[in-house]
Order: sequence, then C-alpha cells, then structure tokens
Amino acid sequence: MGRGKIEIKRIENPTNRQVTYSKRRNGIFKKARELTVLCDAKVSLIMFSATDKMREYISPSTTRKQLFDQYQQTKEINLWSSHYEKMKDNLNKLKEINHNLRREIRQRTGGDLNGLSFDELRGLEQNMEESVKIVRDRKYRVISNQTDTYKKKRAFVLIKEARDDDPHYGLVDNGGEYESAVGLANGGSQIFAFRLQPSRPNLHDGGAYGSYNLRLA
Amino acid sequence: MGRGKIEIKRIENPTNRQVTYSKRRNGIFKKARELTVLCDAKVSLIMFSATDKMREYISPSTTRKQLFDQYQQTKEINLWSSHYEKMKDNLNKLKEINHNLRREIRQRTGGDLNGLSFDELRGLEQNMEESVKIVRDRKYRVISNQTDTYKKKRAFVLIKEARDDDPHYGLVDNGGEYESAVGLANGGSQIFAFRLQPSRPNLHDGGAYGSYNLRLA
DNA sequence: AACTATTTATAAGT
DNA sequence: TACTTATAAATAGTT
Repeated sequence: MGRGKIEIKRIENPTNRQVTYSKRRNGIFKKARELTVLCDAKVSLIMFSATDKMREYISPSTTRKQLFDQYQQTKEINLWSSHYEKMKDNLNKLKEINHNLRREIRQRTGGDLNGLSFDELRGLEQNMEESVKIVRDRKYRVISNQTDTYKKKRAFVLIKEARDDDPHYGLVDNGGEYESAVGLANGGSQIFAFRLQPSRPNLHDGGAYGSYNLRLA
Repeated sequence: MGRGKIEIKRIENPTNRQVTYSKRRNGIFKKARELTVLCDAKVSLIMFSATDKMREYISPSTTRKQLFDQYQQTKEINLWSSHYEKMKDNLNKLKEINHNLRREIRQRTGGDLNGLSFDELRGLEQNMEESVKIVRDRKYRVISNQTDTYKKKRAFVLIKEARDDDPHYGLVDNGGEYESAVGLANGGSQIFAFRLQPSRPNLHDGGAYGSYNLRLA
C-alpha cells in the first residue's frame, strides 16, 4: 500500500528501514487499540526496535501481569520456573534438614526409637548420659555463682530441691513446681519446652525453647 | 476500510464482533510478522478473545522469555517479585526454625548452655533424665527380643558390656569399641553422630544420625 | 514531517 | 466459515 509494492524482506537502507519501522509500528499499535475496543479482546504488544527502543501496549481491561499469567496458564508453562528452582531446591533441602533435626530431637526425648538397633540405642544412651552430666555440672556451677544473701538463701533451697529431684540422689520428685512440656510442632516433632509455674509468669519470657511452625504455600 | 466506515466502539452484534475479531486479528499478526522482517524488530504479541482463546506471535529472532526479561529490565520492574518474596519469607522462616532446632540439639548435647538460668537448666536436666530412661528401657527391650542362639550369645556379651558402660552399674569404661562423635554442621550446630569401629564397617550404614549441611545461594 | 498514488485491509453482503 | 467486492485505511516513495 503505497506508491509501489514492496517485498517482505529486510529493508537494507537504514533510513528507509527506520522510517518504515516508525510508520508501521504506529499502524500496529493503532490496530491493537481498535481491536481491543471493537471486539473486547485483551491484547499485549511489546516491540523492540533494532536499536532496542521499547514500545508497549496493553489492553486497558487487564494488566501486564494478569495477561502474562493467563498466557503461562494457557500454555501450561512457567517461563521463570528455572529462577524458582534454586529457591525450591533450597526450600526442600531445608525441609529435609528440618525433618532430620526434628527426628533427632524426638529420639533425644525418647520418641521414634523403633528404627534403632541395639548398638545405636546404646550409643545414643551413652551420648545422652554424657550430655546430661554436662547440664548437671552447669546447673551446679550456676547456682554456686549466686552471691547476694537472698539468692544464697534461695540457692540453698534450690540445691536441696535439685538433689531431691536428682535420680542420682534418690527418687524423682517432680513436686509440681516445674512442668516440662512436650510441644507438637508442625505435624509431629516433639519440641522440648519449659512451662513456668503461674506464680512467676514473666521470669522466662522469650525463653530458650519455643514451638516452630510453618505452612508453605 | 470496507464497504462502509465504522466507529471504533464495541461491536454489539456478537456474530459481527466475532467475524471482525477474526479478520482484524489475522491482520495484526500479519503486520507483526512483516514488521519483524522488514525492520528487524522484535515483537511479542499476545491476544485473548472475549472467550479467552489465545493467539500469540513472537519474533523468530528471540524467545518469549528473553523478550519478557528485556521488557522487565527496561521498565525496571519485576512482575513476579511478590512470588519470590513469599518464597524468601518461607526460606527465612525455615532457616529460623532450623536455627532453633539446632540450638535445642546443642543444648541437649551439653553445648550452648550459657544463656540458661538455673531453673531452665534444672528443667532441661530433668527432661533429659526422663528421656535417657526411655532410651535405656528401649535398649533392654531390643536386646531381650534377640532370639537365635548366636544372637543370644552375642546379646549376653552386649548386655554385659552395656552394664560395664552404664554409669548406673559402675564406672564408665568406654573401652574404645564405640566412639560417639560430635559433628559440626553448617557453622556451629553440634549434631550427634555415631562412628563405627573399623572391624564392623557396614553394620550401621544409613544410620539414624547424619550431618546436615546447606549452602543458600 | 507532509503529500499522494497505490496497495492493502476489511465491512458488508452472499 | 469462506468468498466477493466496494470502500476505507495504511503506507512507499517522493518532496
């Protein structure tokens, strides 16, 4: 449509090419706008010139993101899934690690022992004995560091209580002053948690143990 | 361009609208192809009819993903960043959970006790004592379930060894048959791990405890 | 960028 | 949906 017919092949003259690009580009955008209105279609048009100048059109009835998402749904592909893959891999690795950590904690709290052989149980017991010894030592060291008079008084009582509770010094007597609670977090992991007696509700806010929960979308 | 001029507004007659859509759609795609060739431009064209039938064109010199990425770079936006954000949030949540789980394990293996008060140490010790009791009971139950002659023989030895090792029956004598090793995973977490004596290297392949490691990109 | 001869697209009809 | 055709619209080459 013009003074002469042209072949559809690359226009070699750069000036001509640029002029034609400009004219035809405007033509297409106009057609896209018209089609949108006449037939209430949704149109996305993105154009880069040979010099990478960008022009775009998107029907006013939608958004770029909506239209691209619909495009990907229709084609049942996700052009950016490879970007997500690394993240997904990391998520899965973390989930697996988490699962293993939870199992270890379960086993260290007496759960989930069915799969373990005698030798494994023996090793676990031995390790736990060693660990509890360290905790016990630490406990005594902490109480012996209490200095002021009130604390010393209280420390004396606590040491006595501790000895009463201590299976190494006699029978366990969990006299109700402390409860240790086992929380179920995220479908099965037993998480060790302290619960305080009501009379001193704020002493351990933000304590060492919480419950961990996560839903992944 | 036709027998009569038309106003650019929605065509009310559905048949006409459909026919016009079809004709003009083909027209635009043809123009897009021509522009691509004549002016070596890059064109992306996506169209959804009112009934959501999709047609697309992409210049052969590029790919949909390339062109969309260039589009997003040019506009300095990322249409899908909110998708990433959710994933990132989940990753961070999982990492925090992980951290907490690792700390719990460290504390259950005698590490990381500095922040704990006397009361917390006492609760932890008590909980660990209860747990080790469960493990010990389980150990004896497993060994008592061994049935055939060889196993009984071996069980006898193991029970004897176990009693020798057991602090409840005398002094600890870790005669070198088992080592319990503490592995450092991912910068500080102490993970309980068995290590076997060389003479029975395959007995515990794939045992309950491993080391967990992850690098996040 | 504007002009205009000519080609191309398409609206209405079949 | 496809073909026809009169007419509108786009645009190639020119200025």
